Amino acid sequence: MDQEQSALILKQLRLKVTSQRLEVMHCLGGGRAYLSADEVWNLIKPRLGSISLPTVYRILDELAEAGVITRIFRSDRKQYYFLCTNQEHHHHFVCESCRNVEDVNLCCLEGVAQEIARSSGGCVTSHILQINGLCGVCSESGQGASA
Amino acid sequence: MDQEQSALILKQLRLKVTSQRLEVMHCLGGGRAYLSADEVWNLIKPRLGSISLPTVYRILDELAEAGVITRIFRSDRKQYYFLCTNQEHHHHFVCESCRNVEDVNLCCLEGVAQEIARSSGGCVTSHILQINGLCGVCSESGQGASA
DNA sequence: CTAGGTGCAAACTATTTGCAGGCGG
DNA sequence: CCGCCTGCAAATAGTTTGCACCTAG
Repeated sequence: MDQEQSALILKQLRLKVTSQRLEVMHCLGGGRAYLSADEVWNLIKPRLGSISLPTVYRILDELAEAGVITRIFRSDRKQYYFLCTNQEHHHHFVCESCRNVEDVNLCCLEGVAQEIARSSGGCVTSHILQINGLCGVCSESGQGASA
Repeated sequence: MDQEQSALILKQLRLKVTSQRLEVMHCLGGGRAYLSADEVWNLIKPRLGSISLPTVYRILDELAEAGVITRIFRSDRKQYYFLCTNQEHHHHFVCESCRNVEDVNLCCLEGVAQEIARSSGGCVTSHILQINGLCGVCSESGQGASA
């Protein structure tokens, strides 16, 4: 994600375009990997001279709230984030070894929602679907999950 | 879940049958709702005279590790647990209002796993699927999410 | 110029750990 | 009676907040 694209997104959200926000977006947009707040912080520090950790948290929160970035769930108590520009409804295949994220365009949740409505009268408001495993490269090189 | 059933499970796991463990299992087995560690703690205290919070955490960890109970993900940073005796592969519909959990027997992840293997050569090791919404009772009474 | 953004330091909260004594098997 | 289990208290770690200064628009 380049600076102009990032700046545009920030303007649409009525947020000021600051170097800190641009760097956070650059960081997450750079690859497909997901990162924790302190990892983002460590990546940005050398590039920006300095940035405070609370600022990183605030920016990640804003962007996640706005739907620009996505939170990833892991069993440790930390929160991870990554940027996904695919606006279609889809899900993610997360590599446990190299942390890369691939889009998965299949989603069968419409059927599930209908089934829930039919059997109990409930309504579905959201769902979490995250698929974990090893990506092609990592499974070929025989890696176990390392992170 | 009654005491004998709980005791049996504990013995299978080679854990000593203590009143604390039985109470934690009783607590989670009582309904279909999920609970946080401190909620379990507060439920047990009056029944057992006293129990320490670290003990509750230790027991919940053991049971989750052993697969006896399931962790639930929420946007707050707390961990929630509930006991599910359904051993078939299935998922859960979690009511955001009353916290009840219903089993969902549909799962389309085999297709997704095949798609991933085909398109990128990756392999799927696990997945998280949790469906959030309002159950029949809560959606009729017009509640929003409250917890 | 001025409101929103940032940095700093300190608070907060969920969870974990070390250790001494207790109790199940 | 032995070793696992528990309680207590304190530590840990991720995240949040209050406040004063700064900077984008």
